[in-house]
Amino acid sequence: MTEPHEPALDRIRALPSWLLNRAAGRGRRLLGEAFAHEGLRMPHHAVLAAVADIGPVAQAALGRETGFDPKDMVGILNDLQRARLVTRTPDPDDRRKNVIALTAEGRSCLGRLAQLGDEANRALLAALTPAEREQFVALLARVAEEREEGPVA
Amino acid sequence: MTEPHEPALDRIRALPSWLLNRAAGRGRRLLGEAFAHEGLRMPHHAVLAAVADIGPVAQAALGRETGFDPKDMVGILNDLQRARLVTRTPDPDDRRKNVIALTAEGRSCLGRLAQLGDEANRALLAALTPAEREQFVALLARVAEEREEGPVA
DNA sequence: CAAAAAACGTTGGACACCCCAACGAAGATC
DNA sequence: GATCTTCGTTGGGGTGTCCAACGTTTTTTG
Repeated sequence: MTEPHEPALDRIRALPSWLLNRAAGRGRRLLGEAFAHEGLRMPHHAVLAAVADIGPVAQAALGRETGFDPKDMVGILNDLQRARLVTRTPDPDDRRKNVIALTAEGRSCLGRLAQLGDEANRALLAALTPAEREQFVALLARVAEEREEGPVA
Repeated sequence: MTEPHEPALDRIRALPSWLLNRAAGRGRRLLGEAFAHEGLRMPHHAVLAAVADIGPVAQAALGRETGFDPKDMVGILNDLQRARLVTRTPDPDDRRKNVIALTAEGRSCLGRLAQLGDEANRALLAALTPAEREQFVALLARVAEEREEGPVA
């Protein structure tokens, strides 16, 4: 016995946390390359999609919807505004707010981003069969949901 | 037709790349909290394990084994050395190299880290049944392997 | 054997994503 | 009218990943 518990690194490499980091990094790289054409990145895609979904909105609501920090939202919207994909105008009804609205270019860009994102995700899961992909995504979604502490009582 | 392609954000949130990012972030947080007791982080665990696996080794070989950048390896080893978990001595046979060796404290710490890591990973996959966990990890491992470009010829 | 090439550890810097604290301006509440 | 909250903004921190360059030492090569 006392079998050499040697492969400590292999054990780590088989850990879900390690694999998730690797896979996520791969996904980030693929998405990044795909979006590079538009000069945008993942957060831009999400925010642009959110603006498309919930019409003209204030930044704070946008942040609540997407989960981005207000600080980061500023930068993201600066980029989107500079690229003429959204407009940012003061809200006359509430002078604290900025009304973020999608432009025509923004809508078409969003379409391209969606397609690019889909392609990148197809490449990301290229190693799996369609059935496996479905299974994987379903399980992954449950892992990603962070419902802290379930039954405490 | 022209069915309201409204839920653009929901589509993004269902993307594997998005879910992977979320799940990986959750894993990083759990691992980070678990390892905080030892004052270490994920990379330290990996490098410590690699040193345990392939005996006294040079930093470069360690970097090749673990996939860490040489620049980052310096910092990681600085931390491990400061914590007396490894020793870093000049190699007499090759004065370019540093020989990294595990200390007794390093070995016991590695054992604790392994246990903490396992616990955190258990929490990470708490939402899945044992059978699902196995399936998930198997699929995830295939997604994480980044074998660029398969059959080109 | 001398010159060129490669590997070693180190430093400096960059990027992506995530999170927190504080501030002035403006609105809501009492 | 004073308090409290929300809004956008600025400043900062932290983790993980990656690249470029340098001086030193070893290896390869002409």
